Amino acid sequence: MKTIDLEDEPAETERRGGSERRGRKASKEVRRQQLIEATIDSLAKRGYSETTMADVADGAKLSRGIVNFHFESKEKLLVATLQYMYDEYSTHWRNAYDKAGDNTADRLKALVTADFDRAVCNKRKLAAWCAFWGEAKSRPTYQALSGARDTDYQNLLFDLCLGLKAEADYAFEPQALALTLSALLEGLWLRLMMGLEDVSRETALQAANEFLLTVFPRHYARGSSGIQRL
Amino acid sequence: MKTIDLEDEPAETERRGGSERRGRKASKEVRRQQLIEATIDSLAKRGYSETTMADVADGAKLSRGIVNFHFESKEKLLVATLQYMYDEYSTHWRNAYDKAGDNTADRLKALVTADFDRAVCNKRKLAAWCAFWGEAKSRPTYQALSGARDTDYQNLLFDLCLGLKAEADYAFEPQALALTLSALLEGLWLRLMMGLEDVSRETALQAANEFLLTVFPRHYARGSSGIQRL
DNA sequence: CCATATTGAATGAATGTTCAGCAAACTCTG
DNA sequence: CAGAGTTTGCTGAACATTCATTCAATATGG
Repeated sequence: MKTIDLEDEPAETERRGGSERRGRKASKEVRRQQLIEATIDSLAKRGYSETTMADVADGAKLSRGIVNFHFESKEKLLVATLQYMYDEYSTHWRNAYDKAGDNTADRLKALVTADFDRAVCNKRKLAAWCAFWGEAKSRPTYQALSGARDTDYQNLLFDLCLGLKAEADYAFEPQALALTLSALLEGLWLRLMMGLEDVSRETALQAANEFLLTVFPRHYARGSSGIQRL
Repeated sequence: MKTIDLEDEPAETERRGGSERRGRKASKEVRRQQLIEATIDSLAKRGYSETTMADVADGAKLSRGIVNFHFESKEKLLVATLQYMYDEYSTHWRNAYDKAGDNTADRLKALVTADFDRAVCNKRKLAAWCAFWGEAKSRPTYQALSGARDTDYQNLLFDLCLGLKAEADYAFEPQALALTLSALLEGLWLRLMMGLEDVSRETALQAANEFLLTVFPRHYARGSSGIQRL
């Protein structure tokens, strides 16, 4: 059995770069960011229940008391970490959408493609997401943030489905289809995270694209590499 | 905003019924089962990281030391709980499959329907599953069991997709479609678990059925109530 | 009474939080 | 520009709490 890819992004090493002071006395924001990254590392490596303040501090190569100095409690560190991932994911798909141009089919494809981009879809981040999912139901604070694909995203998917239906007169029910699509994306993430089977970012994206192709046959067609807009 | 259903199964109250002795000195197996149910309750109510031995014991209305007597450690209790849920889910879909008859389309529909049956798909169980998912990546012991839809299930889906393709000459790639289908089911579970939006067991099942209908138009058709085989 | 399931107080390990002190950078002053 | 003073980020040992585990004593059914 070969363990397949889904390679990590750089992570871990020297993230605090930029033009900021380093070593002792970095700026407040830089330290916070550094600790958030260390938290994601720990969540990915050890899971939620085994993520400790000591592990985060060690990961950031700082002292034990540091987290309570910059965040105030473990709880607040975790919320800040979740918020950070939420904002990052949100920004990511909005950018992809904005860059996609005016065509509805292109826009939908851009959203789907963005979901499997290395920047947001890698072992480390997926594992961290899943760690939060596992706690979300019992923690009101997490609930709003842990559904990365939030109301805005859901509404956008719905509008796009509606648009494509209007353009080519499909039979499907747009509301149900939007739900199906976002559930599929989340389900593929979950499988990537589990990382047992032979699913890679590429095969997941391919599966999602095949779905688009099947559901919107009048908008997409199989091309030499992946699907294309008609 | 109305909070929607996904009603719990009886749970919690008087599960230890049957013809077994109760009160002090129940049989070994009855106690174990009782503790496993209490564990699922706790996982669902408090999440993995806040599930304590004390909470489990209290939930089962037994003393603090009881878990270490019947299971040996917290770790082993959790593994036994996961194993129990795994077996239950596994048995459930195999039964549904066996009852479905010889027709391939019926069999696939039976599997999908089974996935949203109250017995396995309810707030309590879904929350417990998700609690384990969050820890699975960092715990080898959980990994094999926490993907409820295991290799057997995956292979069966693949065979069914292959069968339907052969019967009606569809264009899709069976391997990718089987992945898509199981990811969709898992993604719908995840959304049901999160329980924020207006998704109920019924709408989830409807979405999954719409998917079948779209992908296998030559096998299913929209009926007066849900989809039907052609 | 014997075997065994059950109890619950005691124990110790793990871990989040606090805080008095330290040291680096910045500022003021002569 | 040197040195004193001040601010502020940072440290790590001490503390308090939570929690899994142990086990001697107890209750129960046969």
